[in-house]
Amino acid sequence: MALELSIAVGSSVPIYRQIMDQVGMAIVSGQLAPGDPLPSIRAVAERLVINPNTVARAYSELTREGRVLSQPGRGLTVAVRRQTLSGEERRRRLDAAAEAFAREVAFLDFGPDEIWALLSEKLSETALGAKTMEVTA
Amino acid sequence: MALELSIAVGSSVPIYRQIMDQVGMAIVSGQLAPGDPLPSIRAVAERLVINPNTVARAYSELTREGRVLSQPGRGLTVAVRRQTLSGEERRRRLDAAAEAFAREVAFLDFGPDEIWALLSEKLSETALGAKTMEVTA
DNA sequence: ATACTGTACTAAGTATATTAATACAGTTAG
DNA sequence: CTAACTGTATTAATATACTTAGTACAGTAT
Repeated sequence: MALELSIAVGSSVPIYRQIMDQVGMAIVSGQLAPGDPLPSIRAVAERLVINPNTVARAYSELTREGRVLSQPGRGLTVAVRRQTLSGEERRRRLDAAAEAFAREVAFLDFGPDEIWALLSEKLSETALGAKTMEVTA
Repeated sequence: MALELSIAVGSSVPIYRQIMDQVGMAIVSGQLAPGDPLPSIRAVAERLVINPNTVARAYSELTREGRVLSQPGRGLTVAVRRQTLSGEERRRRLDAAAEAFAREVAFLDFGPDEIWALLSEKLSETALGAKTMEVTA
């Protein structure tokens, strides 16, 4: 399936990061499987009417994170899953993500039921999800 | 209780935002109750060895968000809780937060059990938390 | 050969974050 | 009243990040 990329022009989040996020989501959701090719830098740049350098930056970061594999002259492909982060670093990131989420949610004043329901939904959209969960508050 | 602020010098997240986050967390966690005074702009600036303008910016944003109340000449206090966001905006923010969390977690490759456990812990640290939850995967 | 790939580099423009130095008006304790 | 505190506003300078632009080079495929 072709990867459909888009950018939010008014957003404060950088374009290169929007691309990173969308490609990353396509990977964890299973829409892109290991070995699948990414659209070329110039193709994306032309389609989104942005500078090729911006796309190159997004791809470069994804390569640095080990999520995609770059082969000069051939293109980029989705990397085979391999955890490169240390256990401590993984734990630290999870902790930060959870805290950021908890803070936002507390500010928005949502009830536990809504939170769990939405999170279950979002997590099930990822490749690791699909496990049914029952939550009682 | 006195509010203890600190800043991470090497971080890419702006200082004014770090202050916003810490004050916000102190509010949602109940450490700061409605009516409680915030440390003065100049006091914080001197303590953290940063420019008063940076603190003023953080306080200004918090005021704009309606989370604190500013009284020129008197200082700032924690605002009485009042939801100023539209239902649609709240939903949009919750959705964005959940998606960001799900994506990060999927990338980090944690199991559902660890995720729920940590999230429960983080949420229980907020004022709205403290509800016991049972999760079965 | 030709047309694709990714990569590298310099330059410029724009926006944001931070510091700096003042200045002003409201509040409070002496 | 005065002095010492509050928050707010303004202008300037500096540093960094993001994006665009243009060009060039080397590897790959048909």
